[in-house]
Formats: sequence, C-alpha cells, structure tokens
Amino acid sequence: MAYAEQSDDAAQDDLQQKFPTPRNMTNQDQQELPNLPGEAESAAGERKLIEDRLAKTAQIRARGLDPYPPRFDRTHTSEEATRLFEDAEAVAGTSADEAEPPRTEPVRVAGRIMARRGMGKAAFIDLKDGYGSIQAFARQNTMGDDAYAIVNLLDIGDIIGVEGSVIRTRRGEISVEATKVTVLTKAIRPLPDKWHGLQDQEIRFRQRYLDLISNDTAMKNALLRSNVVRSMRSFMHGRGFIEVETPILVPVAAGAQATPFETHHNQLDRDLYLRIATELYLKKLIVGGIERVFEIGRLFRNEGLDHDHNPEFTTIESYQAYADYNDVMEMVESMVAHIAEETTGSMILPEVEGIRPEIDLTPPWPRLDLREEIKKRSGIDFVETRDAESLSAAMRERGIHVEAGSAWGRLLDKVISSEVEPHLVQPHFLVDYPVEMSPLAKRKPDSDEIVERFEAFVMGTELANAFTELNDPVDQRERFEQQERMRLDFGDDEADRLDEDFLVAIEHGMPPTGGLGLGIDRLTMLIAGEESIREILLFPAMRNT
RNA sequence: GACGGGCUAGCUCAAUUGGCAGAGCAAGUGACUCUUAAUCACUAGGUUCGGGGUUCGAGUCCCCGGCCCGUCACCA
Repeated sequence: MAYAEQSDDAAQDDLQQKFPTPRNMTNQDQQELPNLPGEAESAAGERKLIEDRLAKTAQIRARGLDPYPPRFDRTHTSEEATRLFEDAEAVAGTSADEAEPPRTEPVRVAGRIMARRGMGKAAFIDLKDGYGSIQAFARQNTMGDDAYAIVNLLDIGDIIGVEGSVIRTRRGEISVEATKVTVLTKAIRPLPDKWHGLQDQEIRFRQRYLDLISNDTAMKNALLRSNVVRSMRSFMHGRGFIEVETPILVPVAAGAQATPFETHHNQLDRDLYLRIATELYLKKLIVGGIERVFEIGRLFRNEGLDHDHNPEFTTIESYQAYADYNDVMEMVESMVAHIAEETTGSMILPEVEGIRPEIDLTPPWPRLDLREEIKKRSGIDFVETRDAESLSAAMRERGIHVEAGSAWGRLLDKVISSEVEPHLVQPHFLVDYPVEMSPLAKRKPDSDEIVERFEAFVMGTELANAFTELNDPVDQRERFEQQERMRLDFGDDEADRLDEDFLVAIEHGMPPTGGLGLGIDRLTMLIAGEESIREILLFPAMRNT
C-alpha cells in the first residue's frame, strides 16, 4: 500500500513486463527507472548499477521466466547437501568400485549468490543460505544452451535455486552440478565488497541486513542473542516461573529511577508513558497469587545513548514469593552460568584480546558488602557521611566529580560507579545498599538504613539488580512520597513516581518476595565478548540523517 | 554537552608541502568448459558529507553545520 499513489503507472508497468526493453536500446526515453525510494539521492554511478540489473531483469522476463517466482521447492539446505555428499563419499570409499567418482541423487538448493567465477561456457557460483554455503557448478554442456543462458544474467546478490547432483570438483570443492538454475529473486542493488565485507559502522547499524549478509560475526551475534533468550526462558520455566506480558503504555512510569517517554491516547484524551520497568505490574501478580512470575520485555528510558545504553532495551524481571535476595542471588549466578554453558559450551568465557580477560562465571560469585567495598576502594564510609554535604566533601577530597545539587543517594551511586565498579571485572555481587538508593527494597531486619538489595557486576558494568521486595504498604507509601519530594527538591526527573494503584495492590497483602531485573542486551554482550550494545541490538537507535 | 578522530567511485582504501583525484573489488564489452579474492585485455564510473571563506589554485588550510566512532560528563 505504500506505493498506492503510483497506481496510474500500473498499466505502463504491465506493458514493460510483456514487452521488456532489450538491454542495448538507449534507456533514456525507452525505459524510465521505476520510482525507487531514495532514487532522488542516489548517485549517478549507483543508478547505473541499478539500471544494468533492471535490464537483466527485463531479459529474464523476455525469456519467459519470472525473476520473482512465488515459490521454490528446496530439498536440501547447503549443510544437508554437503552432508549428503560426504555420506555418499564415505560409502564409495569403502567399496572397491573406484571407477565412478561419488555423486548424489539430484537435490535442489537455494541461496544468495556471494561470488561468481565465470569461465566462458562454465561458471562457479558461491551460494549462501541460512545454514552455510555451497558452490554451484554450471556447465553449458551439462545444462544445455538454453538453460545455461540464464547463468549470464546472474549477479552477485541474486537469490537462485540450483538443481543437480552433488559432486566434488577436481579442485576438491563439494558442488551442486547444475542441471537447472532458477532465478528466485533478482537483486537490483549490489552487495558490499565481497572480500572486505561491510566496514562502514553506520551502514552496518542502519542497514543491518547488509551486515548480516556480509559479516559472519553479525549473524553469530544475532543467533547468540536468540539462544540466550531461549536458554533463559527454559531456565525460568524449569524453576516453575510463569511468563507474562504486562502493559507497555502506562499511566504512571514507575518502578525505576529514569525519565520516561511520553505519548498520548487520542480517544481517551489521556497522556500515557512508555514503561521504564515491569516491576510494579509483576508485583501485582504476586499479590494475585502467581507465586513465580517473570517477563522478558522491552523497557524505554529517555536518556542518552552510548556503548552500553540504548533508549529501548530488553530485560528480564522476575518475582518469587517466599524468597529473599539471597535466593535471587543464587538464581542469578546459576542462570547466567547456565546460559553461558548452553550457548557457548562453557561457563568460562574466553579472553577477548584488547577487550577483556577470561571471565569465569562458575558459581558461586563472591559477595562483597557494599559499605566495606566502598571504604576499601575510596576510603569513604557512607554510614559516617550521611548527608549530601559531607559526602560531597569526601568525594571532592578524592577527586570524584560532584554534580551540584544532587541528592545523597545519587552521589553515592557516583562513588560506586567511578570507584568500585571498574574493579569488578570477574562476576561479583555488591550486597546491602542504603535505603535512599532503593525505594522498593525491604530494610534489613536489624537496620533502618540498609536494605536487602544486591547488584551483579561483570566487566565493570551492572548486569543485574535485585532485592527483597518491600511489602509493608505504609513504608512503601512513605518511600514513594520521599521520591516525589526528591523530584521537587532536587529537580530530579528520574526520581521514582508514586503509583497509587500499586499501593492499593500491596495494601491487600503481598507475600515476602525476592525480585530481579537483569539486562539481556548486556548479558548477551558479555557472552558475545562485545563492547558495544550496538553489536547486539539488531537495529540500535540512530540519530536522524 | 565538551574534547579528539573520521566522512574521497556502488564497496574497500590511496592521494607527499596546497599543484592534473587514483587503485583493487563490483559493473560493462571481449577471451576462456574445474574455478574458489579465477585469470587476461579494454571501457565506463567522482557534488572528495553539506555550506561559506583564504588562495592563481583546496580532498588537503580556516569558519559554520550534519552524521559516525572514541574519551569524558550525564545516564542504572
């Protein structure tokens, strides 16, 4: 429907199909380029490449063939065809009959042309499909003159089907010896450089399909991401968790400290926000009696982008009734190690040169007391610098940047991220946070100031955040009110928001609960050995052009 | 947001001090029936990110803007 406004040209297009313009006619007035998106901007050189390919498309039609047929009956993937031949070869090797080189029954494979080596009346074509690649060997005297003619109309990037037996060429390459070649999709734009691949970072992110076609690591990371999520799901199901989906469009963006995106529902005439966390809805389900619940989903935070932040990202949050943060800690280290083992075969992630040393995810991970660790790394004892003034003074003394007008909790967060986190390359838990930083976590039984909260760190960045959930509705209301005050007092857009519906829910009684939030993009970065979230997200956020 | 690096043919990259904008791949034509970065010959292909300035002359120097990358700041 996107091109509906061009329907006046349909009749003419139809004519073009029935009477395609031969290639060598001057195409200026004979054959107008169809309206291609972006044509206006495309350079002359690029347009010529497209015209050449469109001319070949017309020639294919002129031979009575459809360059975009609706289906192709593939019998084997590249992988299966290769295995079929190897099996045949193994059988042939055991028999005494050496007169005939091995050859399989005819197969049909399909894929994209990655390279072509023409030899006059023969050609070698490298085909790539979703499982690997295989060479096709086309010879005029095998295919016949008429069938072979199509081979001269092929370009790198076209998607074709090849029918024939699988053989091994004299140079040893397993190949489908074509009896028939079928164009399945004529490509009218060229692929990136076949040898160097696609190097331009910007195009890699903006046109990820090109990256997937030409760079193996792009495909590897995409598949890894999928496997990580699958492994995570099965781990959670294995522990009896129920997977749910909760609203993304919400009236109050609560449950975390972040700036939300705003939007508007026209018919309800009501402002809505994109969620910044799944936390509060999931806890309502705990109130409702779903004792183990999780959601894997997209969160949206209106903040800057860099190598490990994207405005939309994916987390898993889970809540388990009758568990506390110690139980969650055990679950996190087990889950991460399990996922690493399932997706890479080992709990020990290899060194990535210039990026990180070997990372050993084998449980248990060391638990570090947050207060002790801050003292050790910075000399600051947050129990003795309980107000923003004295904490800022201590920070300045140690050369830590202090953002004027920040709340105490935010300052301490800065101390942690600049002094402690960089040392946590191997997996660690930082345990027991001050209440000011954690409006949704329950206080430790013996303390008014410390809550049962931990964060998991690997490679110097936060991987997970978890706590024993606050289920005292009176305390929770006070904490929200304190957050609302922070928004006013400090102009802190990111203070958490009071969510009355949630308070009403837990006023009905939420059992003791252990909760978790874990960044799936960052987990995948870790397992992939990538430094940038953009290597993991298929379509990362980009500035406008 | 600040600072630094980058942007040249469809792709990957050159271009000395400011002095005719080049190569490989891809494309086109021709040769070639076992190649695999096939080979050989020839041809075509450029708003050097955009705009302004300095200069006899700007890919190169200066200013403004765009986008990408990096560091820092901000941000869980």
